[in-house]
Amino acid sequence: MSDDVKRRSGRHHGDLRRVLEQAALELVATKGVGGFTMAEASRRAGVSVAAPYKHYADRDALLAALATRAYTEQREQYRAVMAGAADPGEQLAAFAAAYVQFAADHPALFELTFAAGLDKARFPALAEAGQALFAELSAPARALCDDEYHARRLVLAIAACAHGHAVFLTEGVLTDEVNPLSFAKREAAAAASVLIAAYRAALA
Amino acid sequence: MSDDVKRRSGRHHGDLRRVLEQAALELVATKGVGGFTMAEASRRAGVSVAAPYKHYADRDALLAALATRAYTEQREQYRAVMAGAADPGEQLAAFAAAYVQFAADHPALFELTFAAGLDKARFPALAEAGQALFAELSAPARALCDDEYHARRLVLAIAACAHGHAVFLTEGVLTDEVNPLSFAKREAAAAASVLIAAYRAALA
DNA sequence: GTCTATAGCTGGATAGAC
DNA sequence: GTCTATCCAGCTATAGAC
Repeated sequence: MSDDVKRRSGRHHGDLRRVLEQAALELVATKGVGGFTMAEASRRAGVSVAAPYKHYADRDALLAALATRAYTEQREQYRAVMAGAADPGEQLAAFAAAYVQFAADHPALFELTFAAGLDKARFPALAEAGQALFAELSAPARALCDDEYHARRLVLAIAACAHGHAVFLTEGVLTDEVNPLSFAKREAAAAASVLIAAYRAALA
Repeated sequence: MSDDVKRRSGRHHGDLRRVLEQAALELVATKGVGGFTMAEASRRAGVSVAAPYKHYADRDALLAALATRAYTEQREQYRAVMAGAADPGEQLAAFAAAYVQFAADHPALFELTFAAGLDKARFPALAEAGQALFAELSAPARALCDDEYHARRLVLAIAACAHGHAVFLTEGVLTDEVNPLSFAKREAAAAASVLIAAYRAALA
């Protein structure tokens, strides 16, 4: 055996986090958060069941790391799509569509953000990432509403509609549609536009 | 020991289903669907772990029975509140508020309807109850839209918004509000009204 | 219809070797 | 940093007594 093939034990030096989180995501995507186990994720990553505990204190710590990533990746996505929109109203409509798209592209990350039952007090980074995401959306909303309170209401309304459509999409409620994804995106964006127009009219 | 106290074994003759389902609901309400186990539900119901299997084939069968009840109870609720509304538009707005109220009143039943991961092909009664619920909402929507397709779109849009607000409420996103429940109900109903007006304008 | 008892399995987490 | 081995806990479902 040539020495370019080192010993079989001691794999994944340094990148076990990455490999393990990828395996965990695929596991959550197929079996849901409830179906996720450290043991199964370890098997899929090709390491022993003990290895992950050198990188994560426990099961929840691994899930929290993934959920935090879910928030930061969404933030980047929404920042990008909003940068390409002409005005604050179109930015929020683009966000709504992108929210649905994210749920379709990354069902595991999407589920982790609201169904993992994680204790935000225990994982401050998770809470911070969530707040940073919300703050990203507040900028265009404030441009439309002036005062803070109505901006918050508008963001919540648009996000609620987008979330509902995303859940309907991932739960199979829309399977009757010819293209469930594009239907959900279109409806979420349309709802956002309608809500924005109504809020502007109410404030005028 | 007087004979009005019969032997301790053999309790719950005939009503174990009811007692067990109540215990299961409280368990789901506190620990979520993933935290539900037959063993814990049995303990809370005061019976052995074997007793439930005389009434339910397995764990999923019990959850499916609860989820089916969740659909039928929601159907009754919405039918009742819609009966008190003046026109189809107000009926759907009342539904949106009632949807949020149901999530607040029965968090376990609410969670079961979309997070239990039940196989609808295995539990036909569950699928039927869900369709009956949707049909209940289609009546007012058809009165507003004439054609079937737009009625379906409208119901989905209103339900999506209501669902989003309900999830935000139950997940603690609205804890900053003075009264999260009334806020969510008001916003869900307002979104419904706005969506209805927009659909009517688009069809005119 | 419920019990006791149990088989069989799976998972979380740790100890100690390398 | 990863492994092997292990402990302990908990759950699902069944068998057979009453």
